[in-house]
Amino acid sequence: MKSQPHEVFRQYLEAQGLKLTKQRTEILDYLLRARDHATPERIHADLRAKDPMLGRATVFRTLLLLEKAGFASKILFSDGSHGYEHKFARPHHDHMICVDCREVIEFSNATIERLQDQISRRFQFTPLWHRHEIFGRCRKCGPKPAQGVK
Amino acid sequence: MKSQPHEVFRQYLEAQGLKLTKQRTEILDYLLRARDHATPERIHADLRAKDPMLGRATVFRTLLLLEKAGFASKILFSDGSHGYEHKFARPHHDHMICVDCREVIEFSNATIERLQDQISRRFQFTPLWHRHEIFGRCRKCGPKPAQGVK
DNA sequence: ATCGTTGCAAACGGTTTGCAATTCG
DNA sequence: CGAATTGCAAACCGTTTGCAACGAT
Repeated sequence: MKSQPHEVFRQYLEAQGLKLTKQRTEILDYLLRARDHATPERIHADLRAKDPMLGRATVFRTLLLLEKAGFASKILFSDGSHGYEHKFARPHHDHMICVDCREVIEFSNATIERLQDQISRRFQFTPLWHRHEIFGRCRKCGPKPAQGVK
Repeated sequence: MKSQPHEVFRQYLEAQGLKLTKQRTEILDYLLRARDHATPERIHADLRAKDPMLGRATVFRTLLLLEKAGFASKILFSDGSHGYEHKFARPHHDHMICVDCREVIEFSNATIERLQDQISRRFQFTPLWHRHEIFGRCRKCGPKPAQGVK
């Protein structure tokens, strides 16, 4: 019952007449493991540790491929930079993002999902996907701006 | 009981020892009127029609100022580009965005707002603001991808 | 008059592209 | 083998910065 991202990706590539390369596998793996800030630059830097020959362009080209294939999507971080996150995750997971330490807490709520569908229907809007992010401060950073630090 | 963006902005600038200039007013006005794709480039191009001397740098600097002041925030569009939206709007307004024609429908739902607070509390998370966007197809564009047109 | 602000053009930094060498199937 | 892919470096933007002229208080 587990979905197998690699297998799905391989099938997609085959169907498109594209090739499964070491680099594409490395980058997909990176996104699957990444829990945060997966910017093109960080992906490139981190993967170079194991594969020094990996080129920047390949990272960008692969991310674009994954995005077009629907396996990843671009996300905007609260600091204004952006990166990618894979879309093999379960149902819909939304984010609570700490503006101090940037911790990302995932949440999902069936009632909210249902209300979204109701609202969409009311406007005769056909929902395809959504993004729901709550920005604030996590337990550790407290309700008030960090003191002393920064 | 109406908030007056211009007045609030003026007071903010005064408090910071900054000046209210023609350019800053123009750019704030633009954001207040803009209903969509307010990218730096588009803002610059559109405002140049009335003020040919307006420089790119001024647009970027003012957007940064508005963002830091908390009057605007950067948003990521579904095509990957990004722009700004002002934050003077009433309570919270969220968006339904048509992936075909890019129409933006605003919605707000008290129950969803309340659930967000509940979820946040459960994680001892202090919410400051949120972004909730539903992507799909509007009434006009129908549930299926546009045919013929593109 | 004084300092912040502006427009310009050059500098930057992230992203894309052309191309010869390489690799997957 | 042949088509797709890669790495590199150059080309491309969108964004930032230094600076002299300008403008708001």
